[in-house]
Amino acid sequence: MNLQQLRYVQETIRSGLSLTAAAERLHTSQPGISRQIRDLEAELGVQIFVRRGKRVTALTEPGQALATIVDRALQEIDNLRTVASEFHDQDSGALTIAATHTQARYALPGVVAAFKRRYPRVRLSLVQGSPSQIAEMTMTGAVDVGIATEALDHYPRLLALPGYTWHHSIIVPDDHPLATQAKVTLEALAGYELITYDPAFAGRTHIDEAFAARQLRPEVVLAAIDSDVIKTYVELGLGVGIIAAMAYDRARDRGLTMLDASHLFRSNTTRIALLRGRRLRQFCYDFIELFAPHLSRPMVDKAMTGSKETYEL
Amino acid sequence: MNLQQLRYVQETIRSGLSLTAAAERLHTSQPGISRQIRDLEAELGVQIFVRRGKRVTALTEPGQALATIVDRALQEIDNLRTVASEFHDQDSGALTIAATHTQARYALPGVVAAFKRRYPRVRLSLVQGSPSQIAEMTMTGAVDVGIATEALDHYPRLLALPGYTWHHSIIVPDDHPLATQAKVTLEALAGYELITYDPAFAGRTHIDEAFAARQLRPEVVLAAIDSDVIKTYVELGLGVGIIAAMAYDRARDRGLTMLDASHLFRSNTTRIALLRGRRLRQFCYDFIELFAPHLSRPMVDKAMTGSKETYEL
DNA sequence: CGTGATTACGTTTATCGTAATTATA
DNA sequence: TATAATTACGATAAACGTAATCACG
Repeated sequence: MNLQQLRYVQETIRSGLSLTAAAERLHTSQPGISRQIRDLEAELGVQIFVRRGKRVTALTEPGQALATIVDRALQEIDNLRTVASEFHDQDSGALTIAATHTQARYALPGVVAAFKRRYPRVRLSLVQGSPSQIAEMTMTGAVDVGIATEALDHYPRLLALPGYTWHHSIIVPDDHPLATQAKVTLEALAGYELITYDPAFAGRTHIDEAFAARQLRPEVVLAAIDSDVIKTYVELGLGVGIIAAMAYDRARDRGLTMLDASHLFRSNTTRIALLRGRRLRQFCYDFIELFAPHLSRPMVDKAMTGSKETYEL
Repeated sequence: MNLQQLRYVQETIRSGLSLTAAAERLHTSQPGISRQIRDLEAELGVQIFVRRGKRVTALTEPGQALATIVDRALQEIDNLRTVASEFHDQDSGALTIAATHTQARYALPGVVAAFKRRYPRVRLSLVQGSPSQIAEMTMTGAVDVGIATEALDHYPRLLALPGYTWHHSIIVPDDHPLATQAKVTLEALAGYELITYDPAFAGRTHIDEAFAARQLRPEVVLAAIDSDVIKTYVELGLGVGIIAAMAYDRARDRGLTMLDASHLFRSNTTRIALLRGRRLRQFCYDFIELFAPHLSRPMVDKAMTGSKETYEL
């Protein structure tokens, strides 16, 4: 048994049971993968994959049991490298964050700037995706930290820490009838055509819930992934916008008026997802703390080693 | 990085930082160990061992951090083998138990016999040792299960499950003055020369505590490791014996009278030690359940995955 | 027939053990 | 000076890639 064989098994599973795909992703030859996996199966005395003739079609029952252990073993190997580089050079390395558009555009710029000042030699990269893509990337270890408001707390293998809470706001053109209204009601809002987020993003679920609770069926004329698209079309008079409050900037968004909506929709919690059992570099803890000051290293470690339940404040 | 290198590091640490000793234990050459460890250090970019000239003298700080991860990684590798053999052949394999003399001689024979009937193809071996040796063997993975009354709950890396509780008894020659007494007191007992267990064994701590609580200082003329030695010398008239109740057998121990002492000394709990994170074969769970029927597989698994606190009934 | 896994085979690389060397207590 | 680790080196074996073969849809 060797580590290469375990990586081959892991990557074959991640590649949807295709040796060819695994070979490409690992920059090696397909016969090599085939050979090593068969050697491993021979050594362990069990079939890991179900083969129909020459096609790999499924994981066997032992294969499923072994797969989770393989993941854990390789995670510890990664941890060895992480800890070693922690000692080798405290302040250099790489940190990869996955976030939704809203977070990347409105919540993270300040954090990223502060982090760059503190750790100029850390290569920080930010990838954008849907909440489920972010969860996936965090689970495979492709990114160190995932940040999103939706979905992250649905994965038992992830630790989803609450980062901050925020409310929705309503935006309208300055000359819109709602702009002068003191307190907007759901009923009033439902009378307009709405522009807001795609159902998988940025607290859209809470918006739908609020309307549904009053048997209202407002017409959503545009479901966008990012707040900038919403603002653009609100400006064009296409409808009334509902966006995350932090996405509005009085100076930048001239011509648009923001109205409070915190009494209309449940508040949202943006979460920070970490892969359970994965060692983090010190600068990663610091990034998290910059983003959410209450999440100090001891707090994160405690949540990491604690039970599998979702962590709440 | 490869698994061999990790084993070399682990064994070098276990061998007291001696490459020579590690090489012998692993049946390989010393230069091989030296080379592989240096390769690993070069790859990780950190020194694992402190070298004074050509002597390995200590673990570096990163070395300490890495050592615990190495142990976990190798444990997962062992788990792969365990799970694989579980599927390969359900009812064959090996089970190694470490126990103290008292357990091996009086508590385990029935369990072992039942286990042999149930799993004739499992090679069952029993090694004897002191409680601390048993803990050590369980922690290194040399044995699957450790059984002892003392010490096992002092090691955070071990899970110490309560197996059964028992009391001490007093044994005297049939013609001894105590033999006809209804209820023995501590004070009466302290007047005699005593023969009992070595301080590290079989509930001796509770005996000492009971006397100390009443400011009594009985003279222990013989501290034995096993009950048979105690019985032998009690028979010879050397003193009054205090042994575990289950070590007395009316038929076998003719000439000796047993007196209840459950009111004198705190009861003892014999514990079953398991290495946290180590996968156990089904037959190992069955052995544990034969020994302590309340410890079913779900109970053991729950305690295993639960928090680090000592498990109590 | 095209795609994907296995088998065959030669090259390259890494690992291991013996022997020699060096440093320490 | 004896013990212990490192370096040097040759033999062995493992891993890899290319090419050919085989099975399935």
